[in-house]
Amino acid sequence: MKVLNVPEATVNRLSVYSRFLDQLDKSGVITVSSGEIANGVGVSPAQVRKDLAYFGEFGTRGVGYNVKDLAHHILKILGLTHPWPVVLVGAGNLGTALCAYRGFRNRGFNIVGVFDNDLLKIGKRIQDLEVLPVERVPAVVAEHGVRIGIIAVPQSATQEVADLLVKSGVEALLTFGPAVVQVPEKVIVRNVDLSIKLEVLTFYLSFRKIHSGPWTKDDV
Amino acid sequence: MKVLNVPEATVNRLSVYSRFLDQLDKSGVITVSSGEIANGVGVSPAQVRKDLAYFGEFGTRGVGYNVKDLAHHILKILGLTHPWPVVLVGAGNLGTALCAYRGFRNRGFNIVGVFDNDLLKIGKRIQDLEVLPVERVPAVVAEHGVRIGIIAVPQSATQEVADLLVKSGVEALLTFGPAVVQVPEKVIVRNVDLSIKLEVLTFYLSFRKIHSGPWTKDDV
DNA sequence: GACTGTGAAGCCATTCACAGCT
DNA sequence: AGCTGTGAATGGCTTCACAGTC
Repeated sequence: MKVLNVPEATVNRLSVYSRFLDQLDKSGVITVSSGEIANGVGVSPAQVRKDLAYFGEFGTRGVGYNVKDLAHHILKILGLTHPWPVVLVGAGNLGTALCAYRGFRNRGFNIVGVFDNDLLKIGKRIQDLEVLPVERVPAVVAEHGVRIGIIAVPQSATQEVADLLVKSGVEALLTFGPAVVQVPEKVIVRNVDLSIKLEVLTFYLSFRKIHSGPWTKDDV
Repeated sequence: MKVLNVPEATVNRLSVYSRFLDQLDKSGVITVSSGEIANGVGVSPAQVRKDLAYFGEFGTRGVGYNVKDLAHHILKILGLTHPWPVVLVGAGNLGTALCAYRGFRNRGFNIVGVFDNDLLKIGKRIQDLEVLPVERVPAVVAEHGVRIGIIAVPQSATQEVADLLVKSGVEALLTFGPAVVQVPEKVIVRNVDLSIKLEVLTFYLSFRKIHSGPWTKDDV
């Protein structure tokens, strides 16, 4: 899974830098320094330079980085110089929202199939797609050469859907919610858990209110 | 921001443990070991014990942890022993999905107000709530003693909404998308970025396909 | 025998500080 | 003078390994 000893945190930040650079480029900015990027995305300048240094030398000493060049280099690193067809399983509220999410299309992710097993949802149109029965997953994956699947189904169905996607040839999964899925080692899985971040907030808020000194065992 | 030198990664995992323990409890399991928790959520047993050790001693050597007890202790640590009223700004696709998301309610997050500035959305009903104009935010926040706000609006409006929430007395924000918001130091902000994780997937998929040896500068 | 709790060790990521280039 | 690129130092999280308890 590890590539080149690049910390995954670095990959995360590259995605953020990339979108920040897009903004700058649209605003007509030609050159940018690590400090300006750092400021714009909330990290340290050294962090920006170190992150980029994993992949090469993109800047000019004494000057900074050319915005267009750097943007392109990062897109290339992230594999985003060509569009990615993606399938989405789960046409509930979350699935529908994901389907409509501009942030995906902007970055080259094309949802080429939406699936559900609920007869009430099958046939419904979301954006310009018709919700198909999950049985059609293998065909659509094969037809479009899909390598990435997004799973937005109830926790109880997550594993089953993951199995189907993997069997269909999908190589990377994005899941939602707390479920942990079992997949072959070659399959890459990442998870987005909406509750975790909210609970981080309550953790800090609670502490702030209740505790003024250090936490002792008696507090818990 | 730092509390007790507890790594934020630990807080994240506690949220996951917590929901895993809920499951176990519902299945009637009485006792669980760090190894079983570790297995269930995909971390190491030592990690589980270390995470818990930040807050006290909850287990019995040679035996393990009482599921109900541990579940309750973790809820207390996370500040989830009482419900949290929450406001949600942005009634688009994502906002609507968040509003309907069971995972929030299950964990004690009650959305007590949904707001938008789009006249087409104001007045619409989502779940059992009417979408209100953003001007109503301060009143609702005050009325319910809301400390947490969720921002699900387009990037260009994020800062403005954050300002409004902070001015209304909200102390913690959850934002979506790549925007970085400026807030007073006392306000806690966390962000969920749906694109980042997808781009991590493309990063690994691209590398896998294109590179077999180490990455050299010429590749980028 | 089984499992927790924890100091110590190891590892990884971030920051520092400066040499090198423009 | 200004900014990048980078080895070295720092700091922090995770794993190890074992003493302690049941």
